Amino acid sequence: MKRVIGNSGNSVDTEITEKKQRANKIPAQADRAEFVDPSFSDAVISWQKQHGRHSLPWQNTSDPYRVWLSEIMLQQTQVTAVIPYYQKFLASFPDVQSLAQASSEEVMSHWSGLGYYTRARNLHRCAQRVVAEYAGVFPRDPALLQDLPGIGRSTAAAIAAFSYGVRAAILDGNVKRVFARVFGIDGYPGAKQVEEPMWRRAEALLPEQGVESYTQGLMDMGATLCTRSKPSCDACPLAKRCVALATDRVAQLPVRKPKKAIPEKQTGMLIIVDQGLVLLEQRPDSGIWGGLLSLPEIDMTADLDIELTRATAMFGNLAACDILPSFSHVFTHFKLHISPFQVHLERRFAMIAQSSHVWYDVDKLADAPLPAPVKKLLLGLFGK
DNA sequence: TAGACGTGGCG
DNA sequence: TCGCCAAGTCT
Repeated sequence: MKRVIGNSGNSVDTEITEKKQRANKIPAQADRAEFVDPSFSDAVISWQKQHGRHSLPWQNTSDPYRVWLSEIMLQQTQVTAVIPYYQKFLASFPDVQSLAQASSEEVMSHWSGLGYYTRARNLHRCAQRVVAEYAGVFPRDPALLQDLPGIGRSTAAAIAAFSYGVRAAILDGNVKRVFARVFGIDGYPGAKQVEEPMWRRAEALLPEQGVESYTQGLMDMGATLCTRSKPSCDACPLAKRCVALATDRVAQLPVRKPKKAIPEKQTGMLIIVDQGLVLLEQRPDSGIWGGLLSLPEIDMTADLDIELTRATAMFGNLAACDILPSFSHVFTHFKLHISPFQVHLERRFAMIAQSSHVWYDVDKLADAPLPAPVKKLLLGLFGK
């Protein structure tokens, strides 16, 4: 058991450690032998040196802080979306200490618009643990990295490989796509029975030398060559050995996630402004837009007058209400119909009884920790 | 162990 | 306009 220093370690984190380590048992050498093939990594490495990406903002450094920050931002997120966030983040928080010391509102503001906000809260917690438990130096052991919040098996391997040259295997969307095609793997890679053998391949195919180039090469091939649609098989160094290409199944692999209809939800959002201040509400850490500020909401299935009165009772006397055009926002797993109301208070009460609400300067909304559609709505009304 | 969890871009 | 996609983790 790792020794925990400081007060941020607790039994919850210990449980996470054990659960994470049980989840990815290192397979016995015999299990992997069938997949060993040094010519695979040779091809990837030489392609990477000649044709891979070498000037992304987080490349050409082995600073674990920068590697870690980029890897977290890149989870389920495209490079072009990450670049401006990465640069702004680094300018404000140049090292793990400055990030650990920042307020959660500062961190959430910098993440606002990037999505998957649990990543931002875990990033903050992770920085605090690295400072408290590792004197500000990220560990090099993937198992220890994986114990940190927001770092799973693949991200731990990427950080260890890029920062310290540790021979550890990643298995992200790029690698899954390349593997599914090159080895002709049927089945949805998110399924346990498909993913587990892929991990064994990933471990077995690791080169003895040059994990950095190999790992980056695999990602670059997935991102620039072996794309989901219209892959550049002509330029692929693995084309000769690609099962999908040989059997004309490139477009069919990897097998897509079985899709099902997503539910639709309704909400009403209240825009309550007084003397250049707009009323915002702190959202709970769990659930959609967790940890962000947002507009107060009302139940659209209930009586509008009653809902408006109830929602504003604490803040002033309801005078009038303008109905603004409604719009919808689509998430991965549901569609949200948003009906905005601009509410006018006759008299605003001086105090706020609950700390979950805050009157926010409308001129500072651009830097506020808001969900993307809410920020867009408010900037459309108040932005210059 | 599936499901929850965002957003912007592209065809 | 709309469905689908893009460097996963947590529960």
